[in-house]
Amino acid sequence: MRRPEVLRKNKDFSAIYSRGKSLGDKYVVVFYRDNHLDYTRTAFLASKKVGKSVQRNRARRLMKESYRNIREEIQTGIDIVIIARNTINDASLVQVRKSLINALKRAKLIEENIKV
RNA sequence: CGAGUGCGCCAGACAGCUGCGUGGCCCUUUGGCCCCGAGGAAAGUCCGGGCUCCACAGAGCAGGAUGCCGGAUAACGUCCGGCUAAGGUGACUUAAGGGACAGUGCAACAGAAAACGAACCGCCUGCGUUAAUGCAUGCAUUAACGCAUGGUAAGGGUGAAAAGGCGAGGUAAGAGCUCACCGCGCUUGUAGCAAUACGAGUGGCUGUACAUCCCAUGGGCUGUAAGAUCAUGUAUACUGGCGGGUCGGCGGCAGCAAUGUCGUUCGGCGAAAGGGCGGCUCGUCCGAUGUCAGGGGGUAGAUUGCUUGAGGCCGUCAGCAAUGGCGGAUUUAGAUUAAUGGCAGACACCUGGUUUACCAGGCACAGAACCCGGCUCAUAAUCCUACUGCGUUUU
RNA sequence: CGGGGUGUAGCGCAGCUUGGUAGCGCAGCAGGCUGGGGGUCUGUUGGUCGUGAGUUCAAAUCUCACCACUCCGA
Repeated sequence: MRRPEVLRKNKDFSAIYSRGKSLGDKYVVVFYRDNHLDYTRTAFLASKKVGKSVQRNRARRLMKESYRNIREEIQTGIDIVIIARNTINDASLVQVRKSLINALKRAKLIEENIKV
């Protein structure tokens, strides 16, 4: 994942939160919005509700890995913010990836018949 | 062997596929290859220091910190050694452990009384009245009651604590009133660098200093979003508080003049308003297209700081030790919406099943953000070493 | 990185300065007034004072450490 593909400006985040759409699944919550660029930008967040920094780091890494597995299938030109829920603590990569795919399907950002 | 006490170590190792971050090389269009990539606590942010900006003639006050003694250290509230007190059979452990002869405050309830040394009951003395008894008929003894600017702290339910404790002498009854012993303070001799210990003398002593306070010691403040450099970018709009002194020069006006008054691209003095000195004051400095506060507008990118440092390791010497000297070899995280991951495998280790080879499960606490020295708290399992006036067994 | 504040009954808060008794309102429960409800009046139940140590005769209160929540500044 190259640098421009990471969301960093506070302005971008507040735009996504206030004017974007959102939906949640068992382990993750997804905020998304068209960015009118030819690439997709992402951010992975885990709040203090998830746990201490070890738990938060693991949650972020699982979400990143899940995203990396399926990024080829996702539409381009979208800003996506993926947030961990506190249920993620005992989850494995397979479970998190399934939850993320489920959420993105409902957001109509990926194909219905994706193969994992 | 068990039980326990102290001082420590470690925080599994192997290889595969696939990702991420810094750096290097190749190619420069995507990319490819190589090196390195969390901890003993990285945590809490409780202390100390480096570094850093701001401030600083100097002095005083307030507030906060520390608090037996000696040493170690860059420094510390840390560490080492010692002393004292308390606990433990013991190895050992624990302690903010100066001052209550500077002052103030507090000591609920109960109790007579809780601190300028007190007097409810009791005990004792004196005086008076009454009664009984004795007789030498107005005295003695005993008892009761009353009185005393009477004495007393032996005894009294209380209470955490009762005027230092306990015993003896003493006395009308009593009392550190006197004495022995013990505790405490002070003075002094000896030992020790000292805390302190032991001895002698002396005082006649409630507790609380983790209440205020006193004494001693050191102490400006800011924190890497500090700070530096280069880019980028705009408007001090608007509102409010306070203020524009004085002398001279020049000019205008009034006047016969002295002078008064108004003005100033002028000069000197001065320091009012307001502000700085980052707790405050004295004091000191800035201060006239003034100053302060509110508030508005506009960038928020890159580089640097940024990792070699009071570093850790081995040997040796000094020291009881903390630690220090000397010599040797050794040093590889530097992100910034923030890397250090994911998946499967096999081996150790532990637990259970079962039995000698497998199966199932587990493998802690926890994630760098300027860097060091500590402290505190969280940590599965294993191991090293020294010790115990402990238990069991064997000799 | 730095600096505060809060934690007390089911809920919202006093009490902490100056240490000895934990209290107020709402809610709950019981009863009265009413034919009943509502409303009101009376009575009453309920608290490891966030956790653990220390100082003290005695700690919600003082001191230290830890935990949780929350706010502010750069």
